Amino acid sequence: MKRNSRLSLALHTLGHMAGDPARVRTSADIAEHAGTNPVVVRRVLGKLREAGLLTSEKGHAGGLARGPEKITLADVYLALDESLVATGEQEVASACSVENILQIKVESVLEDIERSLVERLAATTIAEVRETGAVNHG
Amino acid sequence: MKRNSRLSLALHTLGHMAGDPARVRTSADIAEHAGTNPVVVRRVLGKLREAGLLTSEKGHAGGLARGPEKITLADVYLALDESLVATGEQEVASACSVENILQIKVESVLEDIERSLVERLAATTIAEVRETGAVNHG
DNA sequence: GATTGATGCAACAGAGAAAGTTACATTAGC
DNA sequence: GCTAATGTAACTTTCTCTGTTGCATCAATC
Repeated sequence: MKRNSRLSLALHTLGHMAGDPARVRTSADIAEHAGTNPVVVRRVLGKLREAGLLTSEKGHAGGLARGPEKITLADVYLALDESLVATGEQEVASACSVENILQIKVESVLEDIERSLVERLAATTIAEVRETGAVNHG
Repeated sequence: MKRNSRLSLALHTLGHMAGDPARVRTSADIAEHAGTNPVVVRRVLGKLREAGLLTSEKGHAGGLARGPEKITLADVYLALDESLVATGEQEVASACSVENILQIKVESVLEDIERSLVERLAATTIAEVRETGAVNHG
């Protein structure tokens, strides 16, 4: 697993759950399919559950809290506390006021981009991930 | 410096150059203002120069290859070889075909998002970064 | 109610990437 | 030629995230 593995893994996992809700999947099953560790899967699932997207129970595997067409990629993204564009830093590093203004403006622009990204993510649901036909293999 | 420092630092540097083209700025100057190392600045500048955005020369400091209103954030983003959303992995990890299709679809969706992000970045120029009035301080 | 199996969580080790640093050859300006 | 800045190549440090182990908790089954 490399960069952005959490988001990819989360979508992978949710796609599985959306495709076969009845089938009880353990974190070990998902981990094996995703080529990673059960604990890593549970960490991601923990974030999703914390955000109210999943209803996993301690004793056994849980499921989606709502239909896959009601869960957007933005929900997942925000649940994972991702911030791919904006840095989140607002600290003043320089004594030069011109420098500060420039720094603040750069941050401001990046935050705008971040918001646009979330809006774009909100336009796609888990259900669409499973149905998207843009498969360019071969 | 933390995450996304390259993009932030690049915009920071370009913003400086756009604001005062006549003033020769050394990488040491920029590094001091940005709170980082001259070599780190030169690494970022090297990428930008490689992409044709800058015309830095060995002996002394260079400048913007074109006007700041003609350089978009997408130019900078692509110059830095950033790929914030898409993972770039197309490898087949599982023997299960259903698994493969899901994996490919997830990647496909993430690449769509990545393209949307670049489009959004292309809508903003360096000149706008300096002029954006959305400064929400204090 | 005991057993089994999966979860949630914490702690630690390992890998990987990026920043930071040093060093040096190259080149423009004086 | 001298000075100063660049471009680049190592190397070290730092940090984040994955991978791993261990264990208490809780549900399902008998």
